[in-house]
Amino acid sequence: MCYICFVNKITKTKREVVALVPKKTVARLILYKRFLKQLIDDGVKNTYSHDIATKFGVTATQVRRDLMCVGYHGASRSGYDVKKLYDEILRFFINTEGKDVVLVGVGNLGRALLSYFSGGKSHIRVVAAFDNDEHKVGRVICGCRCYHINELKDFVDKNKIHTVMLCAPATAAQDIAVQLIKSGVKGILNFSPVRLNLSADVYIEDFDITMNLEKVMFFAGSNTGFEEKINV
Amino acid sequence: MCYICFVNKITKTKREVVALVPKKTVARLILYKRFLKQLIDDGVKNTYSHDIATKFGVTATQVRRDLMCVGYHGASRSGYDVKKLYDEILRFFINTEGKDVVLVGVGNLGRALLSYFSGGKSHIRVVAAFDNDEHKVGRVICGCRCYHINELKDFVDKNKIHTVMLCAPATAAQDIAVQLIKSGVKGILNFSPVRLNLSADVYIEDFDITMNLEKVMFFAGSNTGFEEKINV
DNA sequence: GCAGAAAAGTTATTTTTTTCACAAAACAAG
DNA sequence: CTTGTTTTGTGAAAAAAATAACTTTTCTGC
Repeated sequence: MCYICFVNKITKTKREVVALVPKKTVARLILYKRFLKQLIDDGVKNTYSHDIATKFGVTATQVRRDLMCVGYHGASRSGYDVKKLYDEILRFFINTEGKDVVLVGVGNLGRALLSYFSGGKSHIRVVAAFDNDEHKVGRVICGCRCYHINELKDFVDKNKIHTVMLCAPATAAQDIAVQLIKSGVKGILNFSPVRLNLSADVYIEDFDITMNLEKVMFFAGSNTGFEEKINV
Repeated sequence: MCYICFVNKITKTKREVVALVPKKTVARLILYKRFLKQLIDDGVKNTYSHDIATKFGVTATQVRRDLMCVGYHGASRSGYDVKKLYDEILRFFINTEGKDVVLVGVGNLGRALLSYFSGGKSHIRVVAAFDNDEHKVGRVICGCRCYHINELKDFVDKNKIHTVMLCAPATAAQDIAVQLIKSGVKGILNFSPVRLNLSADVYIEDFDITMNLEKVMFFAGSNTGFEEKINV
């Protein structure tokens, strides 16, 4: 039972329910899920909102707020049953779990990502890589076969792929992204430092290393040498 | 002249001014800066808030609000002088520009990042890498020399490094982060999938690949097959 | 059984961020 | 010179997100 639907006494599409969940809540729920998985592996049976909160540097209220969105109800005083809460979060992420992704652009960064996901540490599988360089096509890199980008549409159709990690160079990213969308891709994790201009029904998450590094540099700098008085 | 100080008729420390600028504005300003640099290279003299807005998928008002924080004033009707605006944004990021960073953890991801920054495409220089693996110490990887992590403190002191890209494995990340802080580091771009528990005066940006990929998978999934009615 | 404590769930409030709406400026055309 | 258009700058409103405050439940110890 989802509190949002409950209080509004409504039947909604999943899409509508998802739209009511704050984006940042989704991000935190993914982290909570990871933590709960670890607790299960460690044999921990119960946990509390303030446990989770401490782990991620947020408030306990925030955690409870977030958990309201997935529908599992803990018990007063004894907190959350780790296994049940985990299962309920999985249910919330039902469209995510077990799904595969592909990588496009097998440069240095692409290869590092293939390696990162090949270790079996993550539950996400990168099932294919695509590039337009004939030298890479046909090779198996970190356990992942590399195909020509022209084969993408077939592969996406056949394997019901929704999500792509895009590691193409900046100059090619937009064109490739258009091709991805034509192939039926619905979500892109964009590692290239350009904004992709695409139709609104595709979800794009920009993962801009340089921008984020500069952001850290800015705030790191503001921790030092920013004490002088100014009247800008 | 910064409008925040102006309207409040106050003299503040730079730190206080920075605190008044929304974090998201800082992120966008970095993107605007990049765009303006490109405009300069392309020989474009003037630009407008809606140009920048279209480029990044935000509203023109948002852009103007963001630019208020850096203090440069455009001209009604003729927009912004690209060069002057760029310079003013640089001035805002004065503590960031020209500063160097180091990388800690020379695994696959670390190497890919060294390669990424070695091409000279970015204006940020990664001037050293650190690892505790004796096999890596002393080697030069993508033009970047690798030192033992014990040499970090000296290097940071000598070269006035504030910012680190941390690519250590999850199990080691927290311990290494503590060591970084002891060495005087003020900002960490954290690629490892664990939250670092550190004192509040250090800026940490989590760059969690798996989490972000899952987020994309979730929203990509919500674009398909989420039309069924539910009453959760 | 009862008082007190600890925890979840939820409403209300506050804070932060974004958008709206419009004044002022500047240019263009007649 | 005047009128209309375009664009910036910004106060006010709205929306989104986070936090605080309060209620209820459940357990513990007496």
